Amino acid sequence: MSDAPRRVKSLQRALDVLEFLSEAGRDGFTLSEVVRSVGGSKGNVYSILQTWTDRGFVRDFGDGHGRRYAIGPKTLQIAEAFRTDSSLTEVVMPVLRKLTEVTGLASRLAVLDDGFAVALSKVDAPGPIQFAPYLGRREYPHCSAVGKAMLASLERSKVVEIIKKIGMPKRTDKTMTDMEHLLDEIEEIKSRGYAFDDEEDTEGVFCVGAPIRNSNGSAIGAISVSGLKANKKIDDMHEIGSIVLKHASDVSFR
Amino acid sequence: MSDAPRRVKSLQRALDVLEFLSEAGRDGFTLSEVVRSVGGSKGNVYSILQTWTDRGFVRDFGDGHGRRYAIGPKTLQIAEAFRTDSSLTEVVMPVLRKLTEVTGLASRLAVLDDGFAVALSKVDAPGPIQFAPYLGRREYPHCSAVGKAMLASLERSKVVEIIKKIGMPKRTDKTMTDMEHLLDEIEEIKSRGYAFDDEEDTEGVFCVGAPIRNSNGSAIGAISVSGLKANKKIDDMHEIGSIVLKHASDVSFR
DNA sequence: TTGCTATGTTCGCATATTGCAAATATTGTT
DNA sequence: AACAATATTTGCAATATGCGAACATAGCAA
Repeated sequence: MSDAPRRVKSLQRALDVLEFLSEAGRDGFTLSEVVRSVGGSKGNVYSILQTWTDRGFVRDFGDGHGRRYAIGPKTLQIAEAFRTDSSLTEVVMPVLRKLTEVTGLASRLAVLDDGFAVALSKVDAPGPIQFAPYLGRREYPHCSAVGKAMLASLERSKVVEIIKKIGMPKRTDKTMTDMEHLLDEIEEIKSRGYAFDDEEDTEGVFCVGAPIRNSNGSAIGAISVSGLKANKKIDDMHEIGSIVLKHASDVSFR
Repeated sequence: MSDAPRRVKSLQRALDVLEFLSEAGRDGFTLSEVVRSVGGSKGNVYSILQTWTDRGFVRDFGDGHGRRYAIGPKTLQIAEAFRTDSSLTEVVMPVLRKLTEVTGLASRLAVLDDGFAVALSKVDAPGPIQFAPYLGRREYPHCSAVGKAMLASLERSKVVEIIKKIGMPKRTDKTMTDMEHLLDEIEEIKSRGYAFDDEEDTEGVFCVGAPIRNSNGSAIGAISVSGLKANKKIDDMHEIGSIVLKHASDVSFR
């Protein structure tokens, strides 16, 4: 047990705490709750929380007995550095808004990170039904429209490499779990220009995505719209597909 | 030196690294650059970076010699927990968009955090000129419209307490640095309903903000618009003020 | 090529820092 | 008023840490 690469254990533990806090609702967790879930001694977790709080990554409300801890504003500041360093966001936001306006569907922007699709921004659909397209969360590319759209702009060998590395977990009955199947569909996407997610990630939800390309023609991200499958037919989805594709092309020239 | 509260030193150091990375441009920093700025030994910083990277808070590109590190997507995921736990954002975003549409100015939503104003979301103004209203960053309340709007809904004693604690730094020639002066203006804001920042934070930039209240009548946040002072007169600003106030009131009933 | 200098990576080791556990303080409840 | 939960503080043993030096690798110049 001495050949594993060296990591900072206290940081790992501190991150366990932070990540746990990020699952809290609007009023956070109490010290004891954190201890129960994350483990470790009270004193230990206590000083971790204090350190996070000092730096603004965690905020606390209440005093003494019953004090609660939740994610703090500093995290947002750091995250902005991630968002804006991919200056895609700035360019794409207006297009997302337009896309949502035209289609009435929720739209979002994603990039490929280490083989996973990661959403950078979103525009919610009007109306009461709203998805929670978790920004920043890693999503499997084989069952998401943005993911497939981006895979479709890579070399076949690169796709195989990625999928082999991260796997193809089954999310719904319709999720593809077979490499050949995926590669076939990617060929279709290549010629068609846009990708579907037909209830492959979440039952009842479909997405249609298209890649955003830089001047070299390689995909630097993808945009998509999402909605309830309900009464959507294949024809409808193709129609939406061409709209998404058009908007994606608009962005690609900047 | 034994009476200082206990903190986790490795975490503090790791945060130094992360915060430094957040200042990087789109192509990050190299290990050596981090070491030069943050200090510590190469080996030390190296394992910190590895640990951050394992967890997705930092991403790296390139291999071996010349490898670069930048903020990673996981930060965005955590930050979303902060944003959405104040479910204000969801409710306010449409209003911000409308506000920007009507006024042609950039708009944003902020909350009070530990006495400071913190922006949660923004809508950029159309056109080329865009502010960088850093989300998540702490801003002094005495020189910002959102800040003053929120202060104006607190007890006088609470205001004094906050300002005493965090101070009133001078940011421009027009920044108020005097408590009495601030308290006077807050009285005005109370009766008027909206607050100005007339080049008090940044020269050439004005803001107009109004508080968002919950059903108890206490402010849980504030919205504002920002623009270039240029040829704006006081009358113009009052006109904008009433627009902002109206939109803020719209939100307050939810 | 061959050095030279800049990186990134690994590792042994002394010791400062850590996390545990137990003690203390604080709050709310029966 | 006694109790039962919390939150804090602190002593202490041991471990994880950060340093420094060694190693590896890449680029560059001569």
